[in-house]
This record gives sequence, C-alpha cells and structure tokens, in this order.
Amino acid sequence: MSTSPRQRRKEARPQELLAAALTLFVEKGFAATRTEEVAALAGVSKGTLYLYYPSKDELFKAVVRENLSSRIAEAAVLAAQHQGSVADLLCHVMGEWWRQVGLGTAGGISKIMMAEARNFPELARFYVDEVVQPTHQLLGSLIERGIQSGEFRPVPVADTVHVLVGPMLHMILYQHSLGACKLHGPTIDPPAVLAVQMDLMLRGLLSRNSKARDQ
Amino acid sequence: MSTSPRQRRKEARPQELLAAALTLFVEKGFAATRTEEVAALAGVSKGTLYLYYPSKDELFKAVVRENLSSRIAEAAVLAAQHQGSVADLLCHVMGEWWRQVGLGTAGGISKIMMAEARNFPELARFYVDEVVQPTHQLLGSLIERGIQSGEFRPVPVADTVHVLVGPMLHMILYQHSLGACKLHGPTIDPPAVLAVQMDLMLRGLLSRNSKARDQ
Amino acid sequence: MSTSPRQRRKEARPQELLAAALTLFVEKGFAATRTEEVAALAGVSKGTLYLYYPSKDELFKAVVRENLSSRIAEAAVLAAQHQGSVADLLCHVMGEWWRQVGLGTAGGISKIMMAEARNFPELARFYVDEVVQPTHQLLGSLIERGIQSGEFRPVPVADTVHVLVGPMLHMILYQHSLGACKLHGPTIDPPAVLAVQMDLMLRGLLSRNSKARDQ
Amino acid sequence: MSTSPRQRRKEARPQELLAAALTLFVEKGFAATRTEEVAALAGVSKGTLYLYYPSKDELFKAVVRENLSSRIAEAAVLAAQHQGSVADLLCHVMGEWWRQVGLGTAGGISKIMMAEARNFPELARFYVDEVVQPTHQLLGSLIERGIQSGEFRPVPVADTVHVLVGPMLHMILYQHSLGACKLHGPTIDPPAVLAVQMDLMLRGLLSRNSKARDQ
DNA sequence: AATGAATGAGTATTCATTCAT
DNA sequence: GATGAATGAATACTCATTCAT
Repeated sequence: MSTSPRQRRKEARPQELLAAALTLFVEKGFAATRTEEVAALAGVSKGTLYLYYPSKDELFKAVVRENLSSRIAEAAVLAAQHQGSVADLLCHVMGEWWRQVGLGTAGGISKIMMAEARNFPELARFYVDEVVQPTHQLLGSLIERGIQSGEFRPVPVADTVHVLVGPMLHMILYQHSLGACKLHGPTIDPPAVLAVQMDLMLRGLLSRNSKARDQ
Repeated sequence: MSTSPRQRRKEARPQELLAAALTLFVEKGFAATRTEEVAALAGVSKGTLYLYYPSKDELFKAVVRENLSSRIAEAAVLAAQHQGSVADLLCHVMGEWWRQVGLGTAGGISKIMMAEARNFPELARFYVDEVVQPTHQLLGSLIERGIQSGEFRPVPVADTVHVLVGPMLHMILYQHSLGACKLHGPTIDPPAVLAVQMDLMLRGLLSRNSKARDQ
Repeated sequence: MSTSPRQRRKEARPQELLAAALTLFVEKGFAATRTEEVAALAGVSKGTLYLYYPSKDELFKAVVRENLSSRIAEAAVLAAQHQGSVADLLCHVMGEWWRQVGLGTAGGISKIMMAEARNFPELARFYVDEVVQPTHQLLGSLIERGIQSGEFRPVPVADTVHVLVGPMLHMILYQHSLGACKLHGPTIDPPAVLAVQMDLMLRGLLSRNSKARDQ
Repeated sequence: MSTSPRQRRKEARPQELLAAALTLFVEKGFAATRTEEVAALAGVSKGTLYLYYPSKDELFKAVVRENLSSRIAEAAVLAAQHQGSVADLLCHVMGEWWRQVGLGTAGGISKIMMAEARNFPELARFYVDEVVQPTHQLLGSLIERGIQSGEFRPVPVADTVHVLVGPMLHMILYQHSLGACKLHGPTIDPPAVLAVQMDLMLRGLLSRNSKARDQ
C-alpha cells in the first residue's frame, strides 16, 4: 500500500551490509575480509556495496558507529541518572557491557583494532576517538565518583580503569581469536570470570568503612 | 675451535633471521609482513631465508619457540624451586614476565595470535599448545598452591587465572597496537598498572588470617 | 502553439544533453567520460540519457552531427556562392572555421578522434565519412579552383590540403590537450599563427603573375 | 663464455619491455593499455614488468625518454655543428625527424599525449618539460639563426615554429589514429606532404636577396 | 651456501547499461 | 516520461615461493 518492496529494500540495505561486514570483519580481520564477500553475505553484488559505502574504510567506520559508539553513549546516560552505590553502578555497567558487546559479535571489533591498528593508522585514530577515549572517560568518572563519596579507597584512577577493563577485553579477544578455533586450550566461562573479577576488585577497592560486601 | 668468520656468520644466521622476523611480525602482523622484508632486515636475500625455514609458517613457529616457550619453562623451574609465600612468588613471576616479555618485542606475539588465529588455524593450534596451555598450567598451579597452604581464600582457580592474566595481556596488546600509533588515547603506565593490579588482587585473594600486606 | 513549460523542457532535452556531452567528451575523452556525469551536467538522471540516446556511441555520433557536419555543409554552400579571388575565399573559409570550430569547444572533437579512433573503430568510420572526407573535398576543390583560374601555381592538391589543414588542427589539438594543463610549455596565439600561416602559404601558392599580396 | 643466458636476459628485459610498451601505448593509448598485455608482448609475466618499472606511469616516462628525449638531444648537437645554409639545416632536421620519429612507432607518443594529457596531468607536465619545450627551443633557434644571417625574412619566431611543426604532427597523429583504421578517408603521402610543405614554407620564409631555391 | 629473477594467484574499485517503480 | 538501484566485467599492483645460476 505504501512503500514499495524496492523502497523497503533500499532502506534495509545499510543495516544488512553493516551486519554482514561486522560478521566478516570480526571473523577474519579487516585486511583479510574481501568486500565481495561482505556484499555476498548481505545478498547483493559487489557494486551495490559501493553504492552505500564509498570504501572499505568507510564501511568499517560505519560498523564501529553502529555497534559501539551508540552503546557507550547509552551507558553514559545511564550512569548520569543512577542513584545509589557506585559499586552497584559499576557492576551494572560492566555487566551490561558484557551482555551487549561481549556476548555478541560487536566485541570482536576490539580484536580487529588490536590486530590492525598499526597497518591502518587512520582507522586507529578513528577508533581511539570514537571508542577508547569515551570508554575510559566513563569508567574513570565512575571510580572518581566512588572515591569522592568515600565509597572507594583513593586509588590511581587511570591505572585502575586499565585493571578493570583488562580482563574483559582479554576475554573478548580470546573468545574471538584462539577461543574460536576449537582447540584444547583453557576454556573461559565469561560470567564466572566476570563475577570473580568484580568480587576481587571490589574487595580491593572498597574502603574500610563502606559496608562489607560478602559477609 | 678456530671457527672462521664465515662459519660464525653462517651459524648466526638463524638467530638473525628470527630477530628480524620477530620485529616485523610484531610491527605489522603475520599476514602483512613480507618475507623479503624479513630477509632484508636480517641482511640476506629472499632465497636465503627459505634455506633456513621452509615457509613463512615455520618461520613464525620458530620465533615463538625462541621467544616464549623457553621463558615459560624457566619460570616453571623457578616456581618449583621457590620457598616462601605464594603471594611473593606470584608477584615475582608476574614481574619477571613483564620484564622479559612485556617490556620487549616478544610480547607482541600475543597480539599477532589474537589478530590472526582464525585466519591461520594451524598457527593457532601450535600457539595454544606451546604457550597458552603451559602458562595457564603454571599460574593455576600457583594459585592452587596458595589455596592449599591456606594463604589464599578458596577461589575458582581457572577463572582467577584469567583475571590475573587479563590486564597484563591487555596492556601488552595495547602497547603493540593502538599505543604504538601516537594518538591521543589514554596512556598506560604498565608498572603502575601492574602494581595496582597486584595490590587489588592480593587484597582480594588473601585469606583473612594470612598476614595483611599493607597495614 | 502554447507549448507548456514542461513540453518545452522535454523538447530542449536533446540539446542540453548534447551540450553536456560535448563539454565532457572534449575535456576527458570518450572512454574516460562517464555517462552519469553527462546526465548530471544536463540536469537529468542516468536513466533519462538512455531514453534519448540508446548508447554512449550514439550519443557521440549525435554530438558530431550537431557540431561539425552542419558547419561543413554551410561552408560548402558559401564556397559555391563565392565570387572573387580564391585566395580571399580560402582565407575566409579558414578564418570562419577557426572562429566557429577552433575557438569553441567543438574543435576538441578532433582531439577525441585522434585519441580514440583505434579503440572505437565504428566511431572512426563514422567520423571519417561525416567530417574528414567532406572537409578535404571542400578544401581540395578550392585549391583546384585556384589552379584552374591561374591564380595558384599548379601544386599537388591533396598534399597541399594537408599542409593547409595541419597547423590549424595541431593548434586545436594542442589547446585542448597540453595547452589546457597550465604548464610552462610554449604558448600559442592562434590568430597570429593563422596569419603567419596564410601569409607563408599564399606566398608559396600564388603564381607569379597573380597580384602579389603584400608589396 | 662469460655472461650466462639468464644474465643476458636480465639486461635485455628493460629494452624488450619498453618496445612492447611503446607498441601498445601507441596502438591503444595510455589508459586503455593493460599492463598485463605489455608484459605478455614482451614475453614475461605481469609481475616481471613491475620488477623493472614500479608503475604504469614510470613505464610511460621511460618510453618517452628512450624514444624522444635522446633524439632531440642528438638533433641539437647536429644543429650546433652545422655549417652552411640554415634552410638546408632546417630541411635536414625536419627530414631526420620524420625518418626517425615520424616513420616509426615513436611518433605515436604525441598522439597519446594529445589524447590523455588532461586525464594524466603529471605525465603531461613530464612530456612538456622533456619533449615539447626542447623541440620548440631547437626549431626556434634555427629560425632565429636564419633571420640573423639575413637568409630569412624577419618573421615572428614562435608562431612560425608552430606553422612548421603543425603539418608534421598532424600527419603523424593522423597516421596513428584514423589513418590506421583502414577506412576510405583521404590518404596521406608523408614525404610528398613534407616536400610540399618545405617548398611552400621556404618560398615564404626566404628573404628576397637570398638565393632563390627552385629556379 | 647464497642469490635474485621470474611467476601468477588474489582484490579494491569503477562504470555502462538495465529495469522495476 | 523519468528515476536511480542494481549489476558484474574489467584492471593495476603485491607477494610467497621456486629454481637456475
């Protein structure tokens, strides 16, 4: 009645292409993914991809914006509105991040950047500005908030962010690399690791007089 | 006894080639490194490289053996001989690892594997068997030892190893990827991060009745 | 009688498309001009171009007919009607040619043919039949007329046409190729060159007993 | 006895490649010639071409240097050494040019430049500097010399060079474009045209008191 | 042992043309 | 009539590996 099937198709294309690109980029890396494969997975021809994204680089950037930038912004809003203990907020944010990014394909983007940053400097710059920087800003501000409120011991904020973020990123990377290879290496149970980490971390972070967490 | 300079040269070749390969693999990744570049950096011709290593794959494996397998074995020996608190041993092992692997180029190998495991399954298998598995074995056994001795709380061993290893690997990866790009992203001070981590971790690990670390 | 603006628009389309095509063909050559660009310059969409001209080839032919074939026919009429010295007529025809073709964009068509004749044999055939042949016919007949009337020395007619036509074509080509590149090459002052040429040529052509031109 | 066949081959390659490139560039133009075709015509594989010339652009430049730059330099030497009438020298230089460049494939290079200068600005700049400029310098100096010596009438030098050069270039272009298409267009007999031109030109150039040429 | 010339498979991007709307 | 989304053939350049010297 209203939009023709052709029209509907056209509007869905960008999403379909981004989904295909995300899948393949994460699976094979940026350089090793052929644009034609992306197009094929999205069910269109090579030329059509270029109708929507002018180059492989821009396609990648669009994937990052679609999958990461937006989530980070949401988390920042959430954090700003939160009332209650910072420890809870921190657990919540980390947990959400894991559920939304770590569990899905999107987490694999960090693998790509780790892998290919030095070979594609412009993509690296883009990723740092768009993802790394905002994430650290957000987590740093949370820890700061905990220290201000007396809930956390005074710790070096930036370094603590790295300790906080490290295991999660490492798990994500592992899942998308060696973990995806069906080998006999150590298996990871991410929720369990996350629980252990938050437990250890909070034991270490909480100040003496804040309510003890596990007694 | 009197090896000619020519002879000495010949015997040094493998080492020179491995050093060149390590440098370039870490800088550009496995796929993006050209064998001719490796040869050139080692001061020989393309053909000569193939005299010593039959393929790019085998060259990579040799680099791993040379730089990682051996260090892990040393650490295992050290651990076996250690007398005293497991906490100290853990700090020592982690510190040595950082000094020997994290600080130098060798750490970058983990970046390569994260990056390209799925594109080169055989290399992935090799790396897991040769590096990942033994490392987890070693660290797991240390934590176990701490629990057995009553020094540590009873924690899930495997998961804790991941939490322990995560930040270090993440730092190493970051240094060799985005960190190498001279961007304005968050800077990392690895010794500081390591200190923070060990502090937080041990606060979280130590059982109540073990001697408190920082009072 | 009262054509609607829409109607007028529709009738103007072919002209607008031909003008756009001429401009771009001359600027970039036949092969390097994209049909979409032509359409865009004419203010219509890609598909519309194909409504009026079934292929790029036919579009080119239409451009030639519009810009060259018609002028040549006009010149032939003029020549047939001329009374007076053939030298004057020759100067007039060459001058008009320069004004109408050499000065404007249309001259660039000859560049295209020189450039791409061998890659597009059918276009070449068309151009020879439609443009080259008639031009030589016309100029040859003028020289013949001069010889018949005793005004010119007996010279080999066909060869002389080439000498006559050469510098003009060369200038036109130069203007539309290297001359358009803003380099430091020799500059050309076409009217001056044309004057020099006609002077030299006529000195060489005129028979002894014809009135000397510049004494 | 000395150089191995392989060695001999290597040294001959650049020449073989340049010859193949000249042939194909002239036949099809720069853009329309595929590098693989050049390699095939030279009897080597695609990759080998790139062993000797780093890009299509550089291959083209090498072709120009090999075929034109060197000839121009030779002509300049000849002109500097010449004793006797400038008219004779001019005829000689033009004749040699025709024999060496016009007759062979090398003349077709000018067609390429006319055709593609605007699409490949860097090549255009190179060609002007390397070929056009020096040629005009040389011919201009000859005419100047004739005027100085009283042999020629005082004429505008630069414009006269264009008139002198025009028909030859035009013939060359024609031979390599429409003339190569086996059509029924006007045929050109270059030596005849050249003779006519030099006759007409010199009749026009020679001053009154210089010895008449053809009485 | 060492060289380096040669190979050829592999890939991002462009553009004339079609056709459903 | 007019549109513009979709197609897929076509092409420069790279690099692991071989092998004659």
